[in-house]
Amino acid sequence: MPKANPKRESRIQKISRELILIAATEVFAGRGYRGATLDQIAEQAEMSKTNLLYYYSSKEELYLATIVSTLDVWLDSLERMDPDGDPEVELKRYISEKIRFSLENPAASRLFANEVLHGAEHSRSILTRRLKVLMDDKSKALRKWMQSGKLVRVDPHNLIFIIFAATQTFADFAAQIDIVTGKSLHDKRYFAQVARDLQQVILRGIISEQ
Amino acid sequence: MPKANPKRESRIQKISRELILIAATEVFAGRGYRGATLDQIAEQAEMSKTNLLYYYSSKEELYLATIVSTLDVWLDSLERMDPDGDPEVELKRYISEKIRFSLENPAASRLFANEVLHGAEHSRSILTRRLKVLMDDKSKALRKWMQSGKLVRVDPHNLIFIIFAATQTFADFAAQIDIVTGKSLHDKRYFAQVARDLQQVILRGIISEQ
Amino acid sequence: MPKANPKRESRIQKISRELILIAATEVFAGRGYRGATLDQIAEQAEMSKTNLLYYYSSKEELYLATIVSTLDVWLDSLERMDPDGDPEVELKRYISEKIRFSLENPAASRLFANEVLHGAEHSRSILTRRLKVLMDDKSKALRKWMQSGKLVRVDPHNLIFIIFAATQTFADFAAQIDIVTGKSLHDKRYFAQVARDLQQVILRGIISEQ
Amino acid sequence: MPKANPKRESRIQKISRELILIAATEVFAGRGYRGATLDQIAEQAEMSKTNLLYYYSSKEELYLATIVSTLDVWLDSLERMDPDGDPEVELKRYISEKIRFSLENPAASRLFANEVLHGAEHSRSILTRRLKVLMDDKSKALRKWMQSGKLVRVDPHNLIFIIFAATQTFADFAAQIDIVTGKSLHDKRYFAQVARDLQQVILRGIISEQ
DNA sequence: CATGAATGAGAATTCATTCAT
DNA sequence: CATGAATGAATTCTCATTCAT
Repeated sequence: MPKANPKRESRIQKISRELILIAATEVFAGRGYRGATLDQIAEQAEMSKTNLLYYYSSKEELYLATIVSTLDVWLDSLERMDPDGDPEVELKRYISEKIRFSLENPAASRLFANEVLHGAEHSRSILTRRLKVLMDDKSKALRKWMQSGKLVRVDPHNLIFIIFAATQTFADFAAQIDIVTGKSLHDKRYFAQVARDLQQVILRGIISEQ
Repeated sequence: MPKANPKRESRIQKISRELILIAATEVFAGRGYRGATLDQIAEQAEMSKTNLLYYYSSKEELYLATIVSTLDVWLDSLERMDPDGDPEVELKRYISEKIRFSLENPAASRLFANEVLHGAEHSRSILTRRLKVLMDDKSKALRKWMQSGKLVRVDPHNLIFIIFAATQTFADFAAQIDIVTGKSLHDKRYFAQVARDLQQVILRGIISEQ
Repeated sequence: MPKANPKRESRIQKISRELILIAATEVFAGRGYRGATLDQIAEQAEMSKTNLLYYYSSKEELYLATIVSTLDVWLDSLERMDPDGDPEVELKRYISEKIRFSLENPAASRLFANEVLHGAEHSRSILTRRLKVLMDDKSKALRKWMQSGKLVRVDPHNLIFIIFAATQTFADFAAQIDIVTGKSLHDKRYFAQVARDLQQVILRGIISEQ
Repeated sequence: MPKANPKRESRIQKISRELILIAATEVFAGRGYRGATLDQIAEQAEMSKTNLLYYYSSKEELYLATIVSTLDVWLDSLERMDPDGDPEVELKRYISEKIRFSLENPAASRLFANEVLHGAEHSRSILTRRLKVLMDDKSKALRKWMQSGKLVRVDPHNLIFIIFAATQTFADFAAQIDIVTGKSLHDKRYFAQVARDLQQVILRGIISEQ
C-alpha cells in the first residue's frame, strides 16, 4: 500500500502518481467528476486501471488529489499580489498572470470551475482552508488601497470575484468564444488583445484618477 | 411518438412536457449531463421514468430540449439592449437584468455554464445559430457606441464576454462565494451590493468621460 | 421501485420475489454471504442479474430477506412447544420436528448456521428481536418442568442450545456424515435411526425418573 | 520454491510458515474461505502479501495447510479416548476436553465448522483419511461399551456426532449465545456451568444404570 | 528472503433504454 | 397515456496472482 507512508515514496511511485495526476486533471477537467471514468484516466496515463487504483485507491481520492495539486498553482498569481506595491502595477500583473495561467493550464482552470459550479461538494473543506484564507488576506490589501484613495470603493471580495470571472471566462468557456468569434486563445494575437481589453476595462473600472 | 407532430400536442401533453423540462433543467444544472439521472428527473417531475421517456425519447433529447428552452430567456436581457439608446442606460439595465436573471433562474444559468465549460458538445449547433447571431448583432451596437466616443475601444465580443462572466460568476459559482464570504445572493442586501459593485466597476471601465 | 409499497405487490412481483428468495437461500446457504455471487443467484433464479436487482436492490438486502423469510419456519417447531403439555411428549415432538425440518429445508438450516458461525453481523438485530424473545419464553416452560421435577435441572438456555446443536448437526454438517459413514439423511432408514438415537439420548439425558 | 524440499526449511522459514498459519487460521475461521483475503492474513501475520505467497503459493494451498495443521489438535481429544478405560470417566474427560479445546482454539474449531458446513470441498480427501479413520476406530470402543451394557445402544457414529455438535455449539455459535443470553464462554462461571450441563445431559443420556 | 509494481478476472451496482400491457 | 418488468452496457472497486528487483 503505497499510501502508507507518503513521505517515503520511491522514485517510480512519484513518477506514476504524477503521471496519473496529470491525466486525471485533464480528464476530470474535460468531463467533470461524474463524467470522467477511471478507464479514460488510465488510458490517458497509459496504465492499467488496476494499477491506477494501486496508487489512488478510489476515484474520489484521485479527484481530491487533482484538486489539491492544482489549487496551489491556481492561487499562485493571486498570492503574489504585493500589498505594499502600487495597485495599478500589481493588479495589471495579476490580471496578466491569471489569464496566462488559464491559458497554459486550461485543465486546472476548468477543474475548479466545474467543481465550484457543482457546489464544491468534494472540496469544500479544502477550499475553505486555502481559498478563503488567501482571499481574506488579499482583501485587506485591496481595502488598504481603497482607503488610501487609490482604488474605487467596492467590496474587496466582490472585486476579486470579478477579476476571477473575467479572466477565467476566456479559458474556461473557450467553446463559447470559439463558437462566437471563431478564435482561440492559442492565437497569440487574439490572446494579446484579450489581455489588453481585460486590463483596460478592469483597471479603468477600479483605479481612481486623482 | 408524440414528437411526430409537435403542433398537435394535447393539453396534458404540453403540461407534462413543461413539467419535465423544469425538472430536467434543475437536475441537469445541478449535476451536469452525466451526473444527472433520468430517475432523478422523473422523481423531480413526479412522474415515472417510463412516462418521461414517452415524452422525450432519450436523455440526450431531453437535455437538448432544456438547452433550447432556456436559451431564449438566457439571451433575453442581451436581446433587449437597444442600439439606439444611451449606452450608460442600456448597459446599466443589461447588467442589472442579467444578474437578476442569474439569481432568479440559477438552474438555467448553470446549465449553460456547465454545457459551455464542457465544450458545448451537445449544443454547438444551436449555440452557433442563436448565440453567435445575437452577439454579432449586439457587437454592432457596441461598436457604434465606441465609434461615437461613448465607450472605450475594446473588442466588442470580449466586452460582452466580460459582462457575461462578471454577472454569472455570482450565480454560477455561488458555492465559492458562500465559502469565502459566508453570504448568499438570496440575502437582499448582499445582492444589492453585488449589483452596485458590478455596475460601478464595469461601467467605469468602459464608459468614456467626455 | 417495487419496494415503495411492499403491501401492494403485484402478482408477478410476488412470484419473482419468491423465486429469487428461494434461489438466494440456496446459494447463500451453500457458499456463505461472501462466497455467493449475484450471478449465481440470478442464474439459479433463471433471471438476469439486473432484474434480480430490480427486486432486491442490493446483495445485503437480499441476504437479509432470506434470513427473515426463513427465520419463521426455522423457529416454528420450537414455537409450538406447549408449556402446559407433558415434557416428554413435547420434547420428543420438538426433536423430531426439528430434525425433519432440517432435512426438508437444508438450505434454510445452513443459512443460519453460517450466519451465526460468522458472528451474525448481518442479522444481529433481527435475531435479538425474534430468537432471543422466543428462547426466553420457552426457557420459562423448561424451568417450570424442572421445578416440578419432571426435568433434570440444567440451564434452560443451554438445554435448548444442546438440542439445536444435536439436531442441526445432521443437516448442516452432512458432508462430515457422508465422509464418515457414507450415508445421507435422505436415506430413510438412516434418517429414522438418527431421529431415534437423538430422541433417546436427549430425552434420557433430561427426563427425570420419578 | 521452499516447498520443494520441506525437510530442508531454514529456521526462519519455519517460523514464517508458522506465523502465517496462525494468522490464516484466524482469518479463515472468522470469515470463511471466500470472505478471507490474503491482504488480511498478511496484515495479521505482519508480513507483506508477496512474502506470504512466497511461503504458500496460493490461497487454496494456504487454506489446506490450515486445515491440515489444525486437524490434529482438533482430533486429539477424541484420539485420547481409551477403549479400555471406564466409559463414564473417558466420556466425561472427552467432553470436558472438547469443550475446553473449543474455547481455547475457537479459530480452529470454527475453521472446521465452516469447512464442513460448506461441504468440505477443499478438504474432503484429508478428512476421509484422518477423520473417518479415527471415528471408525473409536466407534469400536463405543460399541464394545454398549455390548458390555455400560452404554445405551445407539449408532456409535451418531453418538460421536451428537457429542461433537453439543460441545462445538458453544464455541462456534458464540454469537447466538451472546445474543440470547448475553453471556460469553470467556466468563469462567458460565463456562463451568456449560461444561457441567453438557456432561450431565450427555452422560445421563447414554450411560446405562445397572 | 523480501518487497514494490503491475495486472486480469471478477463482483456489485448504476443507468438508459426497451418490452409488454 | 401510463406503468411495471426486464435488460445490456458500463463503472467502480476487489483480490489473487505474477513480474521485476
